[in-house]
Amino acid sequence: MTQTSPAPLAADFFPADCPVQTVPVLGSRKWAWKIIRCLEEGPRRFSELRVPLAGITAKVLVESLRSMEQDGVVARTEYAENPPRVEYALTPLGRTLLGPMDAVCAWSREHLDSLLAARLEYERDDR
Amino acid sequence: MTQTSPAPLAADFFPADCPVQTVPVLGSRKWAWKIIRCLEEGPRRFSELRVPLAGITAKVLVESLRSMEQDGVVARTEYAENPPRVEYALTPLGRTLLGPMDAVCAWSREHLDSLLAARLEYERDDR
DNA sequence: GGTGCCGGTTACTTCAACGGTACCGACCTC
DNA sequence: GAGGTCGGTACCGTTGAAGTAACCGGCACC
Repeated sequence: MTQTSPAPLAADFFPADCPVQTVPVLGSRKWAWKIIRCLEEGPRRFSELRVPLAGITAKVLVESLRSMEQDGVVARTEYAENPPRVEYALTPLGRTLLGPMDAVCAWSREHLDSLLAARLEYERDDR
Repeated sequence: MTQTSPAPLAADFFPADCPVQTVPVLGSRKWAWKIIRCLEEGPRRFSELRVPLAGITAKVLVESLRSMEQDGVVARTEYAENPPRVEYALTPLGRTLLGPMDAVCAWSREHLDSLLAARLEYERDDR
């Protein structure tokens, strides 16, 4: 019962369905956030997406788009024209991601310097 | 110049120092968010953290804490007592992460169902 | 009929995070 | 001196995202 210690943490501190548990889409997919940004203004074609996503390979872009499609944040529309045209767009669900994304981006804009500085200092001190 | 297409995306759409570029800490570290939540109310000891983070091994917890320490979001304090005591706490920088984290958690709470439903539907349709 | 574009696919490799097990050093108690 | 607690480290294996490179079918243009 010291005043410095908060209440102890229980083993079930995180419920089984805790949202932070499965933070989906966002984590693990390196390109997902950028892709969402690229689709923010409207549908884009496959090769159109490759321009701003400099360095991405077709394979990784396809994989990322497929998994985002699977998660329901991106919709794929195929047009039987020629040359073949395929458009990717944000779904309504995908659009709801823009809010949290902005929050994280704002954080990053604001604090990235501190973070990088901390890394440098850590190297100096403890290496 | 069709009305369906937004302006084209330039190759330098993402500036080199784009915050989304290096979304640090948050991405890639599976346990980071949970650890931050555990430290929200105050400093915690190493073994105290292992309770709510059910299933984490000492090794992974150490790795995660080290990398978060390196990023300046967590501070490690060693007390020369016995048995040895080590406390981990959020730094002021670490605390600024709680805002964006809440935004993402709120999104997850609100839309996780839709996302999981989308996954099921994707399996049904395209498999 | 050869070339190129579009939107991919396939196979192979690399790499970092995660996971499992074992063990360690200091200090304590029995 | 045997065993326990605390906060780790060392070694090794697995997994999944990402990168590299080659190729493909359909159509248009020359």
